Amino acid sequence: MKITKEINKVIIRDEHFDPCQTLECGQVFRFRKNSENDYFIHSLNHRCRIYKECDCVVLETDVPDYFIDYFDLGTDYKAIINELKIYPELGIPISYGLGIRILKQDLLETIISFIISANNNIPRIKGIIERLCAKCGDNMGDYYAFPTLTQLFPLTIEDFRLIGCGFRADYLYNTVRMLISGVLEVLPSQDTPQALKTLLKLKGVGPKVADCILLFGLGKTDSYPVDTWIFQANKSDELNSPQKVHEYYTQRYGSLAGYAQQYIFYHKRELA
DNA sequence: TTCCAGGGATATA
DNA sequence: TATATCCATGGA
Repeated sequence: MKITKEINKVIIRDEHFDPCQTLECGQVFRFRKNSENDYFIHSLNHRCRIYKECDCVVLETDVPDYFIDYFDLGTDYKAIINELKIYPELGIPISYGLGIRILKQDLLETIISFIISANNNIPRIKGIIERLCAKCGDNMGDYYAFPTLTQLFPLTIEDFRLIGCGFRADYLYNTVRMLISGVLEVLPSQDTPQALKTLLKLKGVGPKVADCILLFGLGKTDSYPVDTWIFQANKSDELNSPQKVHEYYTQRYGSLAGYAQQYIFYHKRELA
């Protein structure tokens, strides 16, 4: 990986960084496509344009260091792929998603976003999150920041309902109240099993949403979110439930489970 | 155990 | 074009 920093601009040369693949593998919702491999991304109160130019990726942003971390540019994906290649079932998925990276997203934003994602589709999830930002996030000029916990706290169940959260309104209202009591501070210091236990106590957070938060919000790459796509890809006569798929593949892939999940998810959706 | 709660997308008739 | 199903969680 070669990184060149200029003022308000970062240029990255790495075969394992493709904007489209990274954004379209189900891990993030606050992005908008301008054209092929050219996107705007919002994270917290930060913004970035990302696009491909020749064989480089260009980030245009006021906060280069934030997005260098956000895009996980310190991690060697070539080494990860070399390790995962010993699993024959990953050969094709990896070849489809060579440019995927796992984003390091803000914990609160990840928790709220993935509660909203439950039993939902991506266009609608994006709309709800946008309306939530507009409702109580800071006005940044031409976009709204993701709300802080303090900004979320005054919202009523009805407020969440009015922006289209549906039955998740109650979950969000309750979770905001549970988060106020210090959960956000304790989670990063917990190991994966502990953090999972903590997350499952939150309203609207079941096994799948918890795994997403572990992976995308806490960087726990030993978690393996099993959604409908992963289940379809992994199920067999023996592995006939999401629970069994989860147990088997977390064992199988260990600390690289999260990366494997992203390659499988992206490949499965590409075929669909 | 099964049903239901938003609603947008996708699959099927 | 109309209708059915899907999505992942928690409560009835």
